[in-house]
Amino acid sequence: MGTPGRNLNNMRISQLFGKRLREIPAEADTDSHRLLLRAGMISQLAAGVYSYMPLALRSLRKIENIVRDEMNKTGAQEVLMPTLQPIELWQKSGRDLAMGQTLFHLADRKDRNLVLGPTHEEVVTDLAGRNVQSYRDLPFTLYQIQTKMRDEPRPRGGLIRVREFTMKDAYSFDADEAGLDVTYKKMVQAYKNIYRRCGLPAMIIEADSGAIGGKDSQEFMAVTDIGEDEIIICDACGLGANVEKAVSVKAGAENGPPMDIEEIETPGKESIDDLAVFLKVKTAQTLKAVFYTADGDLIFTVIRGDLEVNEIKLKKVLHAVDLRLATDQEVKAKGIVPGSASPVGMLGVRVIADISVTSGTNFVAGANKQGRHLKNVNYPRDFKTEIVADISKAKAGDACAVCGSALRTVRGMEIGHVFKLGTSISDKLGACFVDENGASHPIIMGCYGIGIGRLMAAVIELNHDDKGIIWPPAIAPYQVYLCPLYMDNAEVVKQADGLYETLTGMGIEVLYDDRAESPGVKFNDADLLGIPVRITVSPRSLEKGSVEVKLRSEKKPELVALGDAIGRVKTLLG
RNA sequence: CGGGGUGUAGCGCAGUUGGCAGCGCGUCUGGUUUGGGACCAGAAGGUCGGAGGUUCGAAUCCUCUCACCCCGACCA
Repeated sequence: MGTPGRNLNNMRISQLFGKRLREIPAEADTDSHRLLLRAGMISQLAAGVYSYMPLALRSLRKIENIVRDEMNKTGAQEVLMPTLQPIELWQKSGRDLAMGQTLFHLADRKDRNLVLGPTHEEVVTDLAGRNVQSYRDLPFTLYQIQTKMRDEPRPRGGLIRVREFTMKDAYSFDADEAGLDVTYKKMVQAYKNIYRRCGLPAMIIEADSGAIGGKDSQEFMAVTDIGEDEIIICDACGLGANVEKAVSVKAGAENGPPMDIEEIETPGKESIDDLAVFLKVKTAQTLKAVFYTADGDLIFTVIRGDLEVNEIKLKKVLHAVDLRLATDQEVKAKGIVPGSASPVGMLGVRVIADISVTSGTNFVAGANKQGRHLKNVNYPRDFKTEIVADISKAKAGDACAVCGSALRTVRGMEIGHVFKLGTSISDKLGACFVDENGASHPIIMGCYGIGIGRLMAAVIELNHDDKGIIWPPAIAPYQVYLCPLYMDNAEVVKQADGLYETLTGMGIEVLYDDRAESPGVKFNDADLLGIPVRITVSPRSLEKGSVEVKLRSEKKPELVALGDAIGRVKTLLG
């Protein structure tokens, strides 16, 4: 006899690689992380770098196959592109700078500089460019399911933010905007199908497209308190947007006739709160200065005292690659008095004002003199700006820009992102096609990503109880947890073995708890692993010619005659 | 990169004033058990993250360093 082979549809727990943990691993503090570790599904090698053990891999493969199926249905074609990419490609697109330290760099033996792909817009655009000449070659969509490498500043939450991860990324290539719109809609529908099939409620929101650029951009979010993103929601009109992008109407400032500007003493009042209390005005009646350094330039932003600068919006308005808060030294070097800075009379500095300065009058602002402020400052009478734009953060309680109802916020985890990329990359990489008239144009692109591992973590985050995971059947590692009690009872073993054979023969995936453990241990492991259906075979139920069948999501088992057990399981699994 | 924290057995942790390296869980052996993480007896398991220093003597004190976790920055 050689080594016993294995049916891919079944597994005996005694053979399964990966120990379940009774105690909660100390390093985990999100539910999905704790459960993935306790279930013996993942194992950490370094910060944000994990091995996926057999149970996890089975779920991941199922998710991948759902994704693959939905992609194929849209007509997209699967490819596989390299992880190892020449840096020149990134220099051409300009995104080596935009990605910054997130790019993993390495050199080969000939000292050529390479990066490990954090995403594949560059490679796929190069690939498309080599294979497209005419509008007749368009449109098409390519996708892959592949490993991405990103040197994240802070990996966290188990599989929620990691440095090496599997992503499905798709890229569409169209000849015109109308074509892109059609493709984009198909992708959005495919994404909805994917989340539904994975048993994960996903919310679609408006998003910023980030370093990648482009026009329309939407994110698919799983709503959970541990999410890294803040989502602004309008219950009245159904609008949802990432706070990075969200627009809102901020009431609160007075709107009386402009009065004469007046300089006043405000000794030691350097913060907006102190100033407002001292002058007995609302913070919404003050203007504050926030200083940034954008690609080396000092930027003076003016915004109502009660609002916060949205740095994503500011970055976009400025077309900046690198934006950070300015240091005190940088501010003082321009002759500005921190704590009493004023846009009034400000020269030689780029002044960017939030739109909020235009919707109120008679603000309190700095005098640019130590210990002094100005009353009744009005725009544009008293100060000039380079740009007036919406650069403030939306927050709960603001009015919806569409319907005026009050907005609220929830936290969400990004589980998918689609956007209309346009021609920003195809232009730079020279991926062009010739139209009917013989004119050359850059190909119009869209891109569409789903993190597979993060999706699995999100499913667990939203589908568990205090005992363990509750897998949606479509992505559960196995469908049935076969749980005989008292393995020293010959009849129990005989019936359980029989069920194991039969279920396996029918193509139902069975995890067989063949250990001589006590009932408590087995039930707890069954709950922890979260397999949808548990069949308990015991002397007690066999006496009645029955076994117990229980859904993981239900509290109570039902007694089912032995002969009906298989049928009942099939029904429960739909 | 800034702030906070943790590194001691596979996991969770204790270790006082510097004086024999500990506990619980798990593991192994034998026995008794068995419907929600059983019990008894016995056993194995440690470069105390690493390097250097102080000291008769360091898990403990000092210096440096590494790793991991959390908050922030950042995040296609």
